[in-house]
Amino acid sequence: MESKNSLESRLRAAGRRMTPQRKLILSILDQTGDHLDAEEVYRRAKQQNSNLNIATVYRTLSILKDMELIEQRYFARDHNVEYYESVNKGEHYHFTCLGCRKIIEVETPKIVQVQKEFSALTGAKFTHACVCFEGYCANCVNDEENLTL
Amino acid sequence: MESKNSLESRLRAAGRRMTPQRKLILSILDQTGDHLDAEEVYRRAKQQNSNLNIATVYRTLSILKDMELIEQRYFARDHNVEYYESVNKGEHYHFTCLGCRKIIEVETPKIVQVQKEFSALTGAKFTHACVCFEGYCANCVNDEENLTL
DNA sequence: TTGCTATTGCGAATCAATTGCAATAGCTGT
DNA sequence: ACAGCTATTGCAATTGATTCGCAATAGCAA
Repeated sequence: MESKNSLESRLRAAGRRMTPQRKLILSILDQTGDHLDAEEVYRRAKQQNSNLNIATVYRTLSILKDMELIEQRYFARDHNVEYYESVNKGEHYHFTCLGCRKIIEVETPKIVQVQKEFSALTGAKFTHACVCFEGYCANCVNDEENLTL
Repeated sequence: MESKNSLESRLRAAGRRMTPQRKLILSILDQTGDHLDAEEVYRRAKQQNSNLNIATVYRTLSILKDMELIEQRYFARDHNVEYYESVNKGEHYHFTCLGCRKIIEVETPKIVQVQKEFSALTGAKFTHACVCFEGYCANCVNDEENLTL
């Protein structure tokens, strides 16, 4: 967890300024364990600063992503919305339940192994992997089987 | 490779009709080894039938996806465009080079292993995995290192 | 050939995300 | 504390991929 001061100085080092809007958005991202999209961040932030504009949220998320403080994620197959989560979690991937929309985190070294093997084989260098799994969680499997009968 | 007749009958079985537009779009998807998005399918098809509309391309791609004749894919980190490829290839994943935009296919059993392990552990059932890798291919690694210096 | 209805072309609508711009407000140096 | 530079904001308009409504058209089964 970053202290506010070090975060502020990181912003400054990047020639940026600490504004109330950014403080607010940062605090929301810091407090939540969820994966939020821009709309949801906006909705929560707006309750505390009714003047906030959604463009500011998008711009702030983009900056935080550039600074590698948050990670952009996609969930579900037809992923057309970007979600964000704090980076200070270990390497992990996501499973989205199509029944209850719950997101379960998947931890495995195998994805990184794939990258290493492929690099060794081809000489390529990885910068990013987007992995999203989809299906039905244990609770929803039965419901889904009933549906498809 | 499906024969045209069996494809036509599969369409009919689904209560659909074979139209010149669909024939055209199917032939383009059949001939190419590339991964095409709707715009590119449209561009290529339009050369042969200048009356074709892009909405028809989107609708046809959607039908083919529902019939599981083609697979929807995303490439690159900020994937906001859907690409399609024929399904009659083995299980594989994609690496996109950020330098030359080349797409390299990655074959590995490890992704499926991750799914199996997670299923065994949690009881979840997978329906789909979206995996896209990104980085620099062997040819572009050096250029990229020069850029970031 | 007829009739039913799936399909098409067209334009308008969506929806998440981005951008241009003038007004505002951090921050640095004095 | 102040002044000045410029990063940032709010707002409205725009983008870009994709979808949708609808009237006209055209497959296809009888």
